[in-house]
This record gives sequence, C-alpha cells and structure tokens, in this order.
Amino acid sequence: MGTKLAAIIEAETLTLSDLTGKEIAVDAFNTIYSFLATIRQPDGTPLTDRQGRVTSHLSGMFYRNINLLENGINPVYVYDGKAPKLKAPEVQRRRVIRDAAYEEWKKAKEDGRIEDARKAGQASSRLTGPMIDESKELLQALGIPVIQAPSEGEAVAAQMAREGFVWASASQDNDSLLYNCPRMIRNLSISGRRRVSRTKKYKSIDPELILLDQNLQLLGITREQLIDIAILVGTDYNDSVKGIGPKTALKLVKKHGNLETIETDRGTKFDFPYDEIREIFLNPPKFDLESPKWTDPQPDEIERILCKEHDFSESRIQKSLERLHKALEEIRGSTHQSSLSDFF
DNA sequence: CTCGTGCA
DNA sequence: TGCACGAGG
Repeated sequence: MGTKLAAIIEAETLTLSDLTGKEIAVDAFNTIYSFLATIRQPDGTPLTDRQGRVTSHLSGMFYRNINLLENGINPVYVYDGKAPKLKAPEVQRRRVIRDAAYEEWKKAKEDGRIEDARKAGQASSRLTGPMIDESKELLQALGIPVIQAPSEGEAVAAQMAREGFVWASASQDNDSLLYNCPRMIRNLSISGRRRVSRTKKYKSIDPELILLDQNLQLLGITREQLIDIAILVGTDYNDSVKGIGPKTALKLVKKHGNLETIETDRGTKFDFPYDEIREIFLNPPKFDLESPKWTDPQPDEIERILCKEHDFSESRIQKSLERLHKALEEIRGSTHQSSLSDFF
C-alpha cells in the first residue's frame, strides 16, 4: 500500500461542502476495514448483534453514507476481486499478524489492559464473506451503486475517475495515483475526529484532495517514475528496499531515471520482479465500465437489514432516514422538480 | 466512525 | 451552542 508516498505528496484541504454535487468512487474494502478497526468499545470489542455477528461495518456504512448523501455527495463503492498472485505473501503476512493480534486481544482483555486490548482488537479485524455480501446489500438499499472489480478495486476506481464516470476516487492509501487516478480524496468522512495515538485526545481531520498531474509536475517526474519510487519504498507486491525512504527514493529515481539504471549504476540487482509489479499499476485487467446509477433509498429494506436482521435500534435508524429524506427533497427540489418516489 | 446526552 | 465523552449492536 502506497502509504509511505504521503511524505512526498502535496494535498489540499477540503470541506465536505466542496464535494457537494460530486460523484465519488470509494474503495469498499479500505472503507470497511477502517470501520471494523475503529467502531469498537474501549477494550476493542466490536459491535455485534444478538447472535454475536459483527456489525461495526454496517453501522459505519449506514451513518457515513447517510451523511454523504445528505451533503449531496454521490458515492459508488468498488469492491476488490481476486488479488494479483504477487500479493499472496503480503496477504499471508497480514493473516499471521491478525491472528497474533486476536490472541493478544483475548489476553489483554483478561489482564484488564484496556488500551492494549483496544489496539490488539483493532489489529485483529477480519473482513468476511458475509460482511462483503451484507454491506453490498445495505448500499443497494440506500440506492448507492456497487461495482465488483475483477482484481484490485483501486484500479477500477482510478479508471472511473480517469474516464469521467466519477469526479474523484476516495481511498486512504496512495495507490490510486499509481493507477493513474487524476484526482483522489483522502479522509472522506464527516465528523473529522480522529483519536491521536496513545492519548485520549482527538484532532480534527479534514478531507484532502490530491491532484496527480500537479504532484508529478511539482516532483518533476513521470507516473512511471512515481511507480518506481513506490516500488522502492515497498508495495503490496514487494518489500521495501532497506534504508530507502520516500525522500531517498525520489532522489534516486530523479538521478538515475528508473530502476534498471539504478541497478546498473549500483551494480546490484533488486530481489523482486519490478517489471511485473509495474504491470499491475500500468496495465490492470481491462474492465468495461457502465455509468453508475443512484436510486431512491428503500427504507423498508434498510430497516429489514439493520433492525430485523442485526438488532439496530429502530428509532435511531428511522431518525436518520427521515433526516436523509428531508435533505434529498431539498436537493432535488432545488435542481429538477422531481420528488422522491416510494419513500415513506 | 458517528450519535446522543449532559454539562459549561 | 459547543465540546467531551460514553454508547451504539
């Protein structure tokens, strides 16, 4: 994941209202994982229904999207498909870390180490098949389109932005840029409150806009070179090169031009198939896009999924749906005069 | 993460 | 009205 790139990438701070009227492709797995990690009790216990099934992702998906729609923002969620073969070691590595975190979570809870338990609980998050299915179901009930990518979701989200199906793509890591996404958004959330690590304090986090061309120009490199920099600092498909951070990687690539020349000039070979890794970003599987369609929310269906199936409070859900209804009426009233069909 | 309550 | 903090499922 291209998170280390953040150190050399310039972002512009936005407010949510800057995004009103915009269509945005959202990396679904990325979003669900962040909900599973954060929506927990202080000791790391996730929200569950009476049958013990985790519901943190549904809570996050519901309230986040109610707020986006209320602000006139149209999200479309892109789900990951089959991971590229080169990702297998990374997937396995994450599984090992997650399983260890789960054991540590149970221990820390028993010992009453609340803070340790919270951290371990967060790191133990697992995204299961049923979670994928029911989050899709909930989105569809909200009238939000869902796209199943053949492979990496970020690749399809980037393609959607590049081909003008959406205005931007939203994700927490910078891989979108490597996939040639012209505009990407970080921190697409509402309250903008994030816990500062280890303390109990919160700082506000605003959405940020990152422009690909502007950043390439500022850095004086091409996208191909940005990909080489990403490979040097480590991707999902290769380990980082020891001793090379984003700043050094930038210097090296600017000085030598590309990874081949760095190898020649240094007289050592990299121990990963960088040409194959480049291909993942430069030529992701071809995907025929269709224009995403947003429809009216179906309150009955939403209440069935959340309240009947998963024990959410009927009054809370209804209250949010009413708020959304009012906001949508206003949005539609001010543009074209159509009213919401089949909504209350 | 976002909501709702309670207190300044 | 604004912020802090605990609850939500």
